[in-house]
Amino acid sequence: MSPRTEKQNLEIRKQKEELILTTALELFSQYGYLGTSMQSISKEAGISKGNLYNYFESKEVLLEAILIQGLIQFTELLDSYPKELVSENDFETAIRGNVRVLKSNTTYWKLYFSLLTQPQAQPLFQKIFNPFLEEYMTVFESYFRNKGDEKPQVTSMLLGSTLDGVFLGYLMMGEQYPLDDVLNNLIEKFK
Amino acid sequence: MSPRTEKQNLEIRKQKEELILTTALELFSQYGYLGTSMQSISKEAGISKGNLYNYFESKEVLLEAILIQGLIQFTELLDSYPKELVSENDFETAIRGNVRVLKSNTTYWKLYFSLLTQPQAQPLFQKIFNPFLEEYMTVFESYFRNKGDEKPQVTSMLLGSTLDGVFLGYLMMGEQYPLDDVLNNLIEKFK
Amino acid sequence: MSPRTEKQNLEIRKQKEELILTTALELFSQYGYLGTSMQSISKEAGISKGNLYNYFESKEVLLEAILIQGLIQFTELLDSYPKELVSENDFETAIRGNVRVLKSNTTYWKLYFSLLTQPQAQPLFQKIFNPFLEEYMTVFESYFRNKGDEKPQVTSMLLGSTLDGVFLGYLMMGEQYPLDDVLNNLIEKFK
Amino acid sequence: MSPRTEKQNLEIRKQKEELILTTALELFSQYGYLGTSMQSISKEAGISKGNLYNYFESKEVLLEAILIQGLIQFTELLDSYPKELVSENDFETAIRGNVRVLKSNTTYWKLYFSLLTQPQAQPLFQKIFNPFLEEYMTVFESYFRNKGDEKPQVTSMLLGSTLDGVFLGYLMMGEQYPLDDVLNNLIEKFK
DNA sequence: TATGAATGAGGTTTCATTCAT
DNA sequence: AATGAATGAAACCTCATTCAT
Repeated sequence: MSPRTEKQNLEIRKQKEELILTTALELFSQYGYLGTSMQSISKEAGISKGNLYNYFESKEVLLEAILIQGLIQFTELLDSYPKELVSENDFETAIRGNVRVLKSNTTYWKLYFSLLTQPQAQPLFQKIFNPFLEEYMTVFESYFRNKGDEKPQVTSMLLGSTLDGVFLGYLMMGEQYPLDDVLNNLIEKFK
Repeated sequence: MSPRTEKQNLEIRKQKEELILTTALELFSQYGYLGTSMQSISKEAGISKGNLYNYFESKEVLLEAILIQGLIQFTELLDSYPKELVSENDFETAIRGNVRVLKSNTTYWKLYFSLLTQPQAQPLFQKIFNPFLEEYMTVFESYFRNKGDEKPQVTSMLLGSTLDGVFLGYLMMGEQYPLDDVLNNLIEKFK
Repeated sequence: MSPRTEKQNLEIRKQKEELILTTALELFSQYGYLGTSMQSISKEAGISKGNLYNYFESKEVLLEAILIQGLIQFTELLDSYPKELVSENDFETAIRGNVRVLKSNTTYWKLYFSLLTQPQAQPLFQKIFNPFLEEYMTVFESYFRNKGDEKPQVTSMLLGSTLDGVFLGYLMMGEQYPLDDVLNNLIEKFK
Repeated sequence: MSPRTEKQNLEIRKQKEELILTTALELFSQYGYLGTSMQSISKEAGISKGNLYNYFESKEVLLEAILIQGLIQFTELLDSYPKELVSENDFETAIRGNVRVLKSNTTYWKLYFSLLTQPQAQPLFQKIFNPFLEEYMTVFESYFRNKGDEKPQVTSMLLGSTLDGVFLGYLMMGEQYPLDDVLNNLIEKFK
């Protein structure tokens, strides 16, 4: 009898959407995309299976929404760093900034790595991450070129891979991984 | 009919087992563990579903067998390298040897990385890879210590992570990845 | 605010009801009763799902309302033709009148034929169409009896079936169906 | 331990397939394609849902198999009639033959008519029935042309539609429908 | 050892209908 | 009268595994 106002509905939608995204990220991250059922997401989020589909029309779309939302947070943080690295200090700041981003949402990056190696997810990656990663690499490439590196592209690729490896290790091992020490070493080697 | 001798039977059994392992590795590597059905393995291997279970009592056991077999090949190859690295040359040889091993069975290492990030597979990893990886790290740790590195454990961890990242990149991108150049750069930085 | 008068409310209600009926007829006709969701009707009509149920308490009731409304239009048109056919001219006029009715609402008659063969819909048909069809047949039966036909009931049944078949063909094939030629031939044979 | 022989397996497959086809035809015919669940088919046939899919990979494929199998029976019967109708006797024999075919499998033809009006089924019809129906019409067209009919195509279309209507009436009303009398009348009018 | 028919739980998704932070 | 979030049963289909007229 008392219909909800439009504002109330928007509020509900926003909160539930957020709840679903968070819950699904958690579960996808923990059990993998295929290892997580829509059932389990709905149960964990405390909503019905049917309602889940009122928010995301398929499991795949839900995954995509999670990835995009996380990337938005990521790019927002990265945008606060300078686009050009001129000093070793800039370089160090950029690297440490990246790590801070990673640490701020380890669940998300676990999901990222768990999808990275699954061919079915490749189209998603092409669409969502590649454009971003290329820009990201370019900044470092310029840095190395300015430093007189003869193969700046190769160095930036090595740096990217190294960061991947370090992040992966940290995500897998948690606080057992000596992240700070390793980072210092990394910065020393690349700066 | 001429009954097969026991030896022949064993031979047949070994070949079938090998066939199943190879086929399953291929499919697990391509579609992921959960994304591959026992049905598809049996079809691809030209073996009946029932018979598959005569060789491996469950999907999980099959996976474990694959991982172990691959690791055996790996250790055999690694054992041919010296246990102690004394010169920069030794170091370079070891790294390049590792890469050769990786390149000799990219399918296997794709599977490795696709499982690495899945918690359900953690027990398997603990059981199968950890003992080996620790030994592997120790060799490099000694090398760095001998070179006067103050934190040889950290450096070897960074090296390990870097190799992980490089391998991951190479496995994902294939020949697009400038593996040789990147490796040269890596060796230069760590040796 | 100026409250709506009761009359205005009734007017609005009537219009919405009409809108729903038209939309649902269109969709049922195009996708079948089971192939059409209440969701799709509400969306297509630009009405909320909840409100749909304020007008029709269930999908089945909605269908029934559609069928009845169409039949009312039908009978209104038919009532404008004479109840007794005395000449061949009357006969021809009656047939052509029928066709005109059909052509005036092909969507409705498509739905009619799509329900005709579904047993679940039989009760509806018994209730809604049978009384009408019987009267409809009687008129032709009298015509044939007056012409001296020994089995006027049989002839009128054949005529009814023939019209069914012709209509069905026309509804399925659209303008590809040579309706006019076929009708001429039909009239020639039966008159 | 005692594996079934290949022959036994073939036998099982053939029987089960037949059982499924028969059961599904019955249910599709009675409740419509959309109104019948795979669950209900499996239950009615006394087999598990999973096994159903060992025989037919989808509901749609099952439907197609049913339609094709019925059509094969149909064409076999029709092939026993002459391809060219020269006398009124031939014509009558052909018509009555058709009716016999229809009566031999009313369940099938009920399904036929229930699908005829559903747009989703149109591709199936195009594929399965159209080629056959066209040939079927041609035979009658020739007959009418030979008789001196100026518009043999129109007449054969009217005949086709009339048969459709008569069959539909018979299928809906069952033995209440005076099929024999109607047929006599039909033959009288068209021969 | 080898086959493939069979099972049943569980996966994703749809849908008529109800109800109100 | 009007909204759309919410429910839960049921739809189609897949899959690891078992078993044998």
